[in-house]
Amino acid sequence: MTDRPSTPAAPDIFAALADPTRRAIVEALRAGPQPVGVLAGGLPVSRPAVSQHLKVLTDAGLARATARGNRRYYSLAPEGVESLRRYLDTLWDDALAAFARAADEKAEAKARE
Amino acid sequence: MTDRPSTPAAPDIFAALADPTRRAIVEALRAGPQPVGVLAGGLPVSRPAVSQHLKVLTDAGLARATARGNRRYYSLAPEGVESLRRYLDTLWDDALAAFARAADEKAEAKARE
DNA sequence: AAGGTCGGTCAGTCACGACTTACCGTTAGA
DNA sequence: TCTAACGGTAAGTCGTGACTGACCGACCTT
Repeated sequence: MTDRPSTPAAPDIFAALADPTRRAIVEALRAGPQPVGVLAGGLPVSRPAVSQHLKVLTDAGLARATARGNRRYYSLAPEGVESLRRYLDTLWDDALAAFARAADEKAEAKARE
Repeated sequence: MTDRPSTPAAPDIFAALADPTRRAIVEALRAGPQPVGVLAGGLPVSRPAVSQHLKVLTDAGLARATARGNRRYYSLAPEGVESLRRYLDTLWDDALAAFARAADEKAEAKARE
């Protein structure tokens, strides 16, 4: 089990999505799988740059490529998005708990005066 | 003027969480509100660095500060985490849809041969 | 085969951001 | 009031990563 090649982990995904160009690529991929040339055509950067970004996204587990003939179609990888969502869920719970605790202490302090 | 304190937008949040030190700060804040000095004490960087990181997190809508006496207690801002989660939800939906569409096309192509 | 397209990689440049030390205003105790 | 602690800002250094053009192999044409 869990024979993941590299175990992307949420932190790497944040770094992957930090770059505006990479987010633009992700946005473009939301429409469906696309080859590198088409992606580069819709972006203000060169094709090699897109290729490098796609490598980062793939390593982070956010994208995957399927070769068909001459081209490689890249698509979003739901697993990557999901692992990020899981991380945010726990963060969310802790944030709410800390928030409630702070509110309680404030109410207590106010009641004391 | 339209100073927009409540328009962090998900993109900025990704950039904010891309830095390891900033993620460590967020992790520390999960335990509850803490002053700058305490945060810096638990990190391998100087206090000014922490101060700068806290500014980035605050601008991104992920943290907020409440001054009490001499110190400023920083805490996680649930709204920031929530806006990020909303963004991921739509991304998730699109990823699944594109995935299903790709699977359909593949099945069709296989059926054609 | 031969020419054309697609796309990954290499080498090099350049800007940005993550640090540091030094400094300053503010608040709490003596 | 004077002094010490807290913490935000300024100025400067340095490493990292985003980009480009050049090169190369792989595959689909005719």
